[in-house]
Amino acid sequence: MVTIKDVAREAGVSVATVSRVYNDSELVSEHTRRHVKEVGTRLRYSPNRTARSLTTAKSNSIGVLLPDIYGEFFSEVIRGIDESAQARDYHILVSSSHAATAEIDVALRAMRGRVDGLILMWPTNDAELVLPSLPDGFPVVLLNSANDDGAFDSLTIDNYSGAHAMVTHLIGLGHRKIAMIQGAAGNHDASERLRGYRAALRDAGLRALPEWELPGDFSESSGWVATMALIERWARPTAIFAANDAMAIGAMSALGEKGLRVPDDMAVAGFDDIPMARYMNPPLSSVHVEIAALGTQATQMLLDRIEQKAADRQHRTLPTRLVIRSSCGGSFSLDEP
Amino acid sequence: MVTIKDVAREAGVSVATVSRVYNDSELVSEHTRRHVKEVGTRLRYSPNRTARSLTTAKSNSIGVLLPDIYGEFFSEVIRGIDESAQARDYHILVSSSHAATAEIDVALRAMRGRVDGLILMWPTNDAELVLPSLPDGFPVVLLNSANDDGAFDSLTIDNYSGAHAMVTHLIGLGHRKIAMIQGAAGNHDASERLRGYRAALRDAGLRALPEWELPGDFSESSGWVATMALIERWARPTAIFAANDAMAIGAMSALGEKGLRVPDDMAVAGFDDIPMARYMNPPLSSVHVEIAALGTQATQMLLDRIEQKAADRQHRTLPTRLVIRSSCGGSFSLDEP
DNA sequence: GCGAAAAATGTAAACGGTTACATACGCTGC
DNA sequence: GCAGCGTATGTAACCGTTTACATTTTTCGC
Repeated sequence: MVTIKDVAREAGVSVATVSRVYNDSELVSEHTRRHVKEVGTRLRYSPNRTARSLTTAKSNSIGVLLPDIYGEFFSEVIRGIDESAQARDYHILVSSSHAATAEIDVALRAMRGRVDGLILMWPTNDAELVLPSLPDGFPVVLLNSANDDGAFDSLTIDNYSGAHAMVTHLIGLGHRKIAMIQGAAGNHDASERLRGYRAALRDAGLRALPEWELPGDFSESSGWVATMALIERWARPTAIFAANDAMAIGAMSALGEKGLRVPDDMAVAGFDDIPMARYMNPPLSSVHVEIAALGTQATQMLLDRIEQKAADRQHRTLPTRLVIRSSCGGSFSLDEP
Repeated sequence: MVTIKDVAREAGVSVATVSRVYNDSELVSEHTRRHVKEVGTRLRYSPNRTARSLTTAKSNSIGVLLPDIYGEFFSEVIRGIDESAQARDYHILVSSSHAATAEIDVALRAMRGRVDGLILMWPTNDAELVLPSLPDGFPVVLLNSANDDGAFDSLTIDNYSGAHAMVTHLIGLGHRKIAMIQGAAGNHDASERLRGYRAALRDAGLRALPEWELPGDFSESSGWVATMALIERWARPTAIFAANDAMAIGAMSALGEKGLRVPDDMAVAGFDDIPMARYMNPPLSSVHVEIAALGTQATQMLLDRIEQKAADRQHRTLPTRLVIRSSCGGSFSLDEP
């Protein structure tokens, strides 16, 4: 491995000069700069980032801790993070923790001294439990997490309004019996979406029935299972609102297997609007979320804090937008936003 | 930031002893070990990984360079990588390069001294162009890449056989006019799958017609576009084989829009068998690939090489398996493997 | 109770950079 | 010709660890 010393010796200058050249300092003459660069490339020198990090106390990388890396949603989020991190010359250290509090602590320690900040997606409601193990004032952005005491910067989706709007849309189409397939238990997004669903029913003068709130966990299979259970019943709903698209797709699959047509026999709507939603058969109505923006904005917030550009705690909420396709019928209803 | 010196001072021992405690060296008495640990946790000490890396010349992390982070496929690969990296106490530094040779070089340099090895997914055919800029003998595993001279460890999917088997299956169902939607131009997987398609036709005594090899780029939309173009023609095929599932889904969507039924009016098959494939309507036949295994195996190979356990260059090929669902009709044909 | 071997601990030199401070080297102006 | 200054370069301390080697302490056989 060729080091700064090798370059210095070969170029006949001191290590300080070489360092200056590679840090674009103005304190070095044009002549020397060119010479050093030339020697550097000839020797295939590239500064060791680890050593640099040690003295500058900056790693130029950020940690990304996700509950699980799975499906289109996460891949879009990471994509957004990577994109804006790269633009500001940061790297991302990705780790998924399988949702165990002990595991996240291990991951956190392992990142110690290797990252300048952390994007933490911790959708269950016990985030505060683990975060105290961080050094005071360590830059953290909470993504899609419950953040009751507001101790960290945070970014969330406007789950409540999105769910409310979609259910209201279904009601506007004439549906009175609307079931919901819930997201994972204890998940913040899931509970907010459920809250929006209930509120929309109430606001329309309808009653939210516990037996129409089916358990799910955001996976296709849980949507399938919930739907199968639902259509066995004596009193079927006329519409299903799934807490995410994957479950909605699972639901449509189950309906198809049972010979029920969407949207004629049953309307279906999802949440997230993953890229694939519009290619479903029929195309899936969904609550659109700028998933990649979730990543880019979280990164912006984090880097702003790392670089001291941010003053106060920030709590941002990403708006949603209804995307009505044919899976819920009546695409030309007037009450969409 | 509390350092090893603080702990040493507070515990009344030397830094060497503290270091030994935190490295599980046997050279320290049980009594001292407990005492140091106790002081360490009280002070919330955690060794600085950067400093450690500098002396040991090991970062315990691997770089993952992907052409683009997009869709379920990549998310599964990363998931596999992360899983087995974590199991062996490594971290992953992820970076996507938007397929420009200049960019990959930047990314490579930025990882210099920060990673112990590299998993490189570089499906276009110019991998060799950029790799020379790596230090000699640097551990690299090429994933799904053309690797003509075998200069690196590599892992690929058995694209050729998979495509061959699927097309042969379609022929076995009676199809004689089978179109293919190709993957991205210059992509290694894409060209291998095309090769398998052509060979299967030839082996069955059919002719491969250039006008039935449609351009695509692995995206849903390109599948949609290709299919729309296809069904405008006077002579329609009876089956479409898409080079990946995303395009197959796009194709089914286009067929649905035009009122054509799958598989009755047109059989459709894909490649990759992403988790969502079985939830399509109708469920999508596909060539199953253990996508996560691609990640885990690549990681194993890389770590084995990093830790010197591997001797010779390895070139592995991951087998595929047909998964016949209803999108191509006749699910009980006898000629599946 | 002694000496040697074994075990535990300490000292200090790396690792590869950055950077405050010191120094050398022109210049300019008088 | 020299004080004074700005610019370019060098010297060496430092970042937080690890680890070879030196030193101290303990153990144990006799």
